[in-house]
Amino acid sequence: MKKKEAILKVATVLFANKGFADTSVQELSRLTGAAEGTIYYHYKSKKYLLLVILKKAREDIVEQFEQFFNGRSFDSGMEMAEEVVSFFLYLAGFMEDQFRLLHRNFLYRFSESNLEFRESLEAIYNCLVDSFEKAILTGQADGSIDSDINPRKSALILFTMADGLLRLKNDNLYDAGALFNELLKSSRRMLQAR
Amino acid sequence: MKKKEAILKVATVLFANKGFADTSVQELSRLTGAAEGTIYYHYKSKKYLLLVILKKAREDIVEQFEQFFNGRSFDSGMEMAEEVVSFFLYLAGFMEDQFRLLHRNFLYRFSESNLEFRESLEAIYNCLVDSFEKAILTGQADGSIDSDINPRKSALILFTMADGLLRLKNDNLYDAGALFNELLKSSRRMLQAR
DNA sequence: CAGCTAACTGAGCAAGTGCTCGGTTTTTTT
DNA sequence: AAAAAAACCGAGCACTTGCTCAGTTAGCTG
Repeated sequence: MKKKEAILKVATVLFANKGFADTSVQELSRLTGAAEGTIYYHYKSKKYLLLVILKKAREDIVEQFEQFFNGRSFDSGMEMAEEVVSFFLYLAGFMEDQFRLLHRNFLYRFSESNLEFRESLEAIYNCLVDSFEKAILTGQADGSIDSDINPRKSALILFTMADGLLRLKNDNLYDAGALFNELLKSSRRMLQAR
Repeated sequence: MKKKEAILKVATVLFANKGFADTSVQELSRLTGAAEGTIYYHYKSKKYLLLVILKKAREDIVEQFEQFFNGRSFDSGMEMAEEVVSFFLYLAGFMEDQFRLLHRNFLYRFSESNLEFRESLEAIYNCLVDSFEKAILTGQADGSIDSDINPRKSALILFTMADGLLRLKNDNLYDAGALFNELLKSSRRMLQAR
């Protein structure tokens, strides 16, 4: 079972950082020490290997967020929202390759014609946006977040703000760390009850 | 000069929608009616063709924003900020393929080793973020936007919000139109003087 | 008209691709 | 120890790729 895991790990890194088309099975073989035949013994095709990786990412991300909500309590919905933003960014560093993979275009092209890709992607996005929404709803209930905003839509916008930061960093356009405080501040201003 | 243009146009669509590696020169030849040799007569390599496309996108986008600022006047910086957001999203629809191209990962990989790619990309991002920043600075001068926020950093966040909306749409994850009003509302809340 | 250049052609090449398959090694079961 | 099953191997196949080049066509100038 050693090589099967190694293939999955190395493929995650390569797909996330080099892309799908630009990663050859030959290279995968070289870097894992497993023969090409071995790769196809464990994973019926290159695309299926990607699918397994995506499903693993889904499991891991969902699990991490479950643990986050179970192991922490919050003074207010607003604080919860800030913590969710922070945790999202922390997780993106902790599971760097898996999050970077989610930014690759080929996933969305595959998901147009393949239901399993689509489902896994949607599950991940729902998990993320749901987390932001949960915080907003909590805040609206306790009065720390403006009741006049739409929870789902604002959650989506909050998500794109945090995810956009990641992209700036991953694309080498801007150092995300320098924007972290400004992001929290903006989120607060955006949600604040008044 | 007819084929040279056709090649550029079709390649823009294909690179933007199928990706670089997944677009073959053979396909480009078929769709343009130009022989493969002709493509290489006008553009020395596939990668160079992409570079020409990127430079064209840069010119077009910069020009469009110049026209926008020259042809319009604003009652306040806050209104200007809202108009910039709107114009950005309008332009992304008007120049759909060129904007979609900017979301493709391969550009950022190329820009790591190729200065010309890097420069063009930076010029485009600077143009976009500068536009947001200009509005914020105007608003801080006339009192419609809070003077307590950092103009450049807030411009970056504003940009990621708008750009994130585009991505949700392009990746078929969410209908951007449904979020447009919420985006404007969030921007206002974020910038508002109080 | 000839002469010249720019635009265009497509067969062909070397290199690389995802994947198969007959066979060997390792591990597990009896 | 023998048998069965699981893991692993890598040469080889059919196919695609970006790109070249010797040659043809079209457009312009004198």
